[in-house]
Amino acid sequence: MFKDIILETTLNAIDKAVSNKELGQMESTEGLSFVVEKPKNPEFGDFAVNVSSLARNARIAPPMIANTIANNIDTDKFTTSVVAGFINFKLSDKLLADVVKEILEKKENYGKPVNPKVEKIILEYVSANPTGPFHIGHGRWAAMGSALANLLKFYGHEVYQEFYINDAGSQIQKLGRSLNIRIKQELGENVDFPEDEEERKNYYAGEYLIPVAKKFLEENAPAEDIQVLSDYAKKYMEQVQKDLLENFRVHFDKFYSELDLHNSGKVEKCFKQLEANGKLYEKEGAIWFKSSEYGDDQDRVLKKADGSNTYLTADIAYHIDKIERGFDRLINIWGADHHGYIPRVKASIEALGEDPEKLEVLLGQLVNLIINGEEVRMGKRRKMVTLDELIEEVGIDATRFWMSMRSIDTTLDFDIELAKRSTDENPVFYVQYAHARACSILRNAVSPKLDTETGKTSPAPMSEDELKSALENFDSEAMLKAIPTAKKLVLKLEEFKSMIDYSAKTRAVYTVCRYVQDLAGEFHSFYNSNRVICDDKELMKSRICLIYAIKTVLANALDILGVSAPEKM
RNA sequence: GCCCUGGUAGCUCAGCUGGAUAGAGCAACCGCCUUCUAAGCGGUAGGUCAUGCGUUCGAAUCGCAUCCAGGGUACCA
Repeated sequence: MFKDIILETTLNAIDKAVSNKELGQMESTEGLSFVVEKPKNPEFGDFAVNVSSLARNARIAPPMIANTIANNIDTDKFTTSVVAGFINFKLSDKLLADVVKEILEKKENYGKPVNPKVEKIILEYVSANPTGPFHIGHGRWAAMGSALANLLKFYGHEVYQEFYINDAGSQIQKLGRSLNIRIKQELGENVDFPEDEEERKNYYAGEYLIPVAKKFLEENAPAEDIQVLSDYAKKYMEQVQKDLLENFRVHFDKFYSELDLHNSGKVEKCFKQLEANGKLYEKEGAIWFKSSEYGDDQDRVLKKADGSNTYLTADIAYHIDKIERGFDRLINIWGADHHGYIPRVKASIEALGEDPEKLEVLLGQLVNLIINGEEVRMGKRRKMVTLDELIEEVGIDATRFWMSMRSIDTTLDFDIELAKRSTDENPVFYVQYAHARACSILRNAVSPKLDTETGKTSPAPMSEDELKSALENFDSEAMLKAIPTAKKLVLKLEEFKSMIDYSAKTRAVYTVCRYVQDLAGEFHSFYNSNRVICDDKELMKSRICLIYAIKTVLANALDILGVSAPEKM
């Protein structure tokens, strides 16, 4: 990466200056760190390093320090200049031309770090109850989670994607009772969900169980056994969820059933282990876990007074199981409403002798839907908008992009009208259009052109073979001619590498969205002031290489986001 | 009360490991299609970075306090 090269060069120069005793009282370069930034004013250069922080140790004024260091830089990769405490770096055209070359060589692998520090990661997200259709909030985790998985894999990590099915709690009985009512209604009985608000909470009154009831009656004789109905509805909803995820380009390696976890004896085993470690006690008929010993606000119940387990009990076993399966990093995406849960899960991991640092929880703020400019809060009495309705309305690409484009720390406003629009107000189309436009140029370069006025066809600007040869036998010398008007664009193409590095390390999918918009912008701008298909054949070939590089990087980035890169629009 | 997020342009948001004149998109206004996709480009205008105090040569960025918004604070999942 350019940033690394510059950093290394700077540190070497400082080393040299220190050993030459040119930096006053500075005696060592140990522990020094600098940030490579972009100068505010592009006239200054392409990158800059501020060395003012050395002033204190060296006891020399920042401009002097910068000059001394700059004088110790000896390379033809870039030219340097000094303004105040800043060393500005201007990259050579050769270095920039090499970026295009690298992209053409590495193609879909361009941007992968050379020696990444690889981890075996299990990424858990969505993990909804199988009691109903996904709502739009699940959509955010699905889009972000799958994009994060793609990103981490692209970086080089080994990523295992998992969906934890909460199929063991009391909510399953609730589902069965609700289906029972829907079935009776189908049979013409005059029954309905309780009017009383408190009692109604024991049911899922949503209409989505009506088709389930119909299907049940098609396949079975009428039944009232709640256990049978629960199982049926659960399986049905699980399938509905799985189908939707697949359609939404979200692929889990495993759907992990909580019920299986219980049946395997792992829950009981963890419980016993905690007991043996002296971390449990009885109070008011329930069994409590001393999570407050590990920083939690208070202790937590694991076994209720009625003898049943709480949700936490199974969750502890689940996380221990992840560690026992050999993953060295557990990443969970949880909604912000679960934040209080983190200390107790970490406490349990520690109490069982494992490293709680392995668990990394990404807390996501919730989603607000904007319909006709009005905020529609989810849940409560309002009509719940489901994820499949949203996808139906705005499409998979737009939904995925919009769900991923904001920092996970900020509440997402999903404006349906905007996301549906195919104009410049919509960033998805802006980016996809750039890709389609690049493809179009590559097509035109090898297509004969029909003049609509004269009716004559002129030969293609270049033959298929010439195109192939231009891409395969990269001409660095010729590229130097194309660089001056494409500088910003090439810098942006190079930035893909540092973007990947940063995004993967900070788990920030939204930076990929931002990057791809920036790159599209640079390309559109380039397109408007430079003709690719032109009379100067050498220049045309170089620009074709450039266009191919842009198309490649756009596609790589969109692929990570799980958004399609159309050849035509 | 306590815990977690956030508060930056009219709107939606970047920037937050402290550094040059605080950025982008949209909306507004003015321009650009006889040439590779105008779903595009160029330009103008728009700011007390919630507020106060502190740390620092230097604060949108770090610390403390206050205010505002959302979420959490179950022997529910």
